[in-house]
Amino acid sequence: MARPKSEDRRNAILAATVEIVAEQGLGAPTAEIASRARVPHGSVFTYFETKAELLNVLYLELTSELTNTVIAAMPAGADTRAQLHHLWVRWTDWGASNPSKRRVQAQLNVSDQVTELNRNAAYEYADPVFELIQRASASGVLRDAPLRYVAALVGALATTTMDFMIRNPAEADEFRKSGFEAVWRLLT
Amino acid sequence: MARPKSEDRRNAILAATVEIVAEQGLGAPTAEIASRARVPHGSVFTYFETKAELLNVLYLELTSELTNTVIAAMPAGADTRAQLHHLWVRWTDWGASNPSKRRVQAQLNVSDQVTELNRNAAYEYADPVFELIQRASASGVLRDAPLRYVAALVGALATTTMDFMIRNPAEADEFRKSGFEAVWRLLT
Amino acid sequence: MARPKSEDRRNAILAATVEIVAEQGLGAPTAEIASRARVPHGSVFTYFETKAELLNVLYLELTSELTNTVIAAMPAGADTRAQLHHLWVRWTDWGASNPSKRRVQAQLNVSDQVTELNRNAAYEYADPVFELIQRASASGVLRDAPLRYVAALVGALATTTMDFMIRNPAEADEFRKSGFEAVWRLLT
Amino acid sequence: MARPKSEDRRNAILAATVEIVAEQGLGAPTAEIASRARVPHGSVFTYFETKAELLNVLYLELTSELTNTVIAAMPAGADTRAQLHHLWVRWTDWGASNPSKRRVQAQLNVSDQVTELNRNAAYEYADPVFELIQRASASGVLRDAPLRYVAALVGALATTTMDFMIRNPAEADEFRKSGFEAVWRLLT
DNA sequence: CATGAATGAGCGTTCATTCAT
DNA sequence: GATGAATGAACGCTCATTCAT
Repeated sequence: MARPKSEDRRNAILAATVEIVAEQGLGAPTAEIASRARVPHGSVFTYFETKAELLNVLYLELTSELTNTVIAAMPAGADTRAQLHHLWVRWTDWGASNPSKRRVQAQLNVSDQVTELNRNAAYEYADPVFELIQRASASGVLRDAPLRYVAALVGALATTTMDFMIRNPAEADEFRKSGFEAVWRLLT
Repeated sequence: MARPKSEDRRNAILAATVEIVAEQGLGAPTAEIASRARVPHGSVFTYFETKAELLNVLYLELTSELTNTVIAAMPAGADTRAQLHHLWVRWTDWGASNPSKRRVQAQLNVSDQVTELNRNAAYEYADPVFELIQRASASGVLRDAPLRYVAALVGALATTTMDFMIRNPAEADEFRKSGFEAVWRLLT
Repeated sequence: MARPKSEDRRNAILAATVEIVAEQGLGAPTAEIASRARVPHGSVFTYFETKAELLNVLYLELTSELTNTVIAAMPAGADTRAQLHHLWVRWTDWGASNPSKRRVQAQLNVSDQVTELNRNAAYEYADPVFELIQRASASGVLRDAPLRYVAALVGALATTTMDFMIRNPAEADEFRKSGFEAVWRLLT
Repeated sequence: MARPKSEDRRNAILAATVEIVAEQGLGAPTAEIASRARVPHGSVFTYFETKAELLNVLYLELTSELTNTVIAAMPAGADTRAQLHHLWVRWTDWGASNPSKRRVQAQLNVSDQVTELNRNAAYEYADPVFELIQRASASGVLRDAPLRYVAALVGALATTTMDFMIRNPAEADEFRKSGFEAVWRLLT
């Protein structure tokens, strides 16, 4: 192979996209993304066929990063509450400490540029999270509701909490804590 | 009269904006909005100074319509649970029966075109809703959390529920019902 | 109507297209066409939806202009030879005195940007020319060949002749004359 | 050896160019040509300095192939009519059985990418053809017209005939035959 | 020489906004 | 005020050519 595609360049483009889209929304010009990534404009399109594809890859990257973060170091033997707490802390902290990624994720979640296919892929990848939520809600008020719905509710609480943590860093701990009480109560 | 312009045209533009933005996102061209409203392109700008203003007005219109809907016919003497149930049913039904408006609202909520000023105005207008939520949560797990946060959590559950109702019309009733159990549990 | 579209502007764009395409080929940038027409780039697209449409309109304009020219002042009562001579002189002179148009026509004739629909429309418009050619060839070698073919042969001789007239202005008369002898012989 | 590069690759590129240009016109991307030729994009430029050169080489290749075809197996002792008939059949058959090559040739003939130098070279290479045409027309209507012009007229009839043969394969024989009658008549 | 990523000027087209009618 | 043409900066994407590997 001549010059192999550089993983670094690819990542630089993705990272720049996060920054620029967080600042300017999904309408942000690819040229600006390129310049933030210190890469010629054309290179964006050697790594991603279209802007839409770039956004889709970013969506996948962001969701899988979040899923990985949330599951990493999960205390295997612990009880469900401890595990859910782990999940919650990791989840909200990821958002709180990555406000740009969080903003971008919020935009992508309502964008029709992200394909249904990729949304499903993200769901599947998040399977372990679903499994934990199922365990936690197995005997609660929502025991009969579809798991996807229950998980979506938990997700909604998580993103809401993150957003408050981001906007009020001084009280981040309290929000994280209150949030967990709320989720736990909701599920059980 | 302060506004010699036609109220009808203005409304036609707003209604068309809902449709077009629901279909194409916030990047939808004003020309297309005009044509959907059966109004000349230029008129959009005699009723709204800029596209951003149009979007802001729409944001306000949508949020106030929702607040009005949710409060209308509120059973004055009923107990808190009954009132919250009323709120919940109206809220989720509004979304379920106005999927375009719901979609647009979701877009506007993450758009930086909507000014902080207008977001606050919407909050203030929703005050009666806040008051009810406060009452409902007064002795629950979230009793010490900031009201805005609690309300945001409730809002997050509501929009999540709507979206499931929209996507699964056959099970809309179940989602509405499960959702209410969840909110009630979360608050109390 | 607000400001009506200006026929002048439209014609300026078409005329500029002839010049620029004659100089640079069909790949000529629309921006350059606009600037030659002393019109903003965007205006090209208020008069023609796409570059392809501009080219198609030009094709039609050129072919119909040629047909009109060729038929104008046709001596109605004259014999077939005189009429064909009239046709031939007009035809080749049109090309010889409009070398840019001739060049552009040559490009458009082999371009797949021109739709089959428009090619057929041009044929139909040229019907009177066909009729004359038919009369001329009615008892010649090609009496049994399809008229379209015969006409195409005549057209091929005409364009070839024009091109020699353009490239050798000093001998233009001779080429026109020899050409006519050739066509007459070919048809009769 | 003067050319250590692979003759095969070179030919593959030329053949691919014929196909792709026939399909997409002269604006066809070199990258696509390369991929059709199953050759890396860069190789196109090790075999041909620029796209323009590739096109010029192709022009020469096509014209010389045609000249060779037309002259091959020419019945040396036969009379002029028989020889011209041989020429005509070979010529039109070449086009009819190589529609892509014919299409590309048509494009190249009107393209300003092909240099005047190469056009002249093609003419010179076609000298034997000219010689035959001269003989055939020596005592006809065009006896005093410049040979180049006469030959161009014959060429125009040939390409027109080919195009009809290509578009109407069922009547190809008739067109070839009528065409010959026409040329013969025109020349003599 | 082979390969294919890198490059950036350039393209056709869009669009919010202005303004002549 | 109503209308829709005018405007030109901006956009996503392409592509011939170069050159690191």
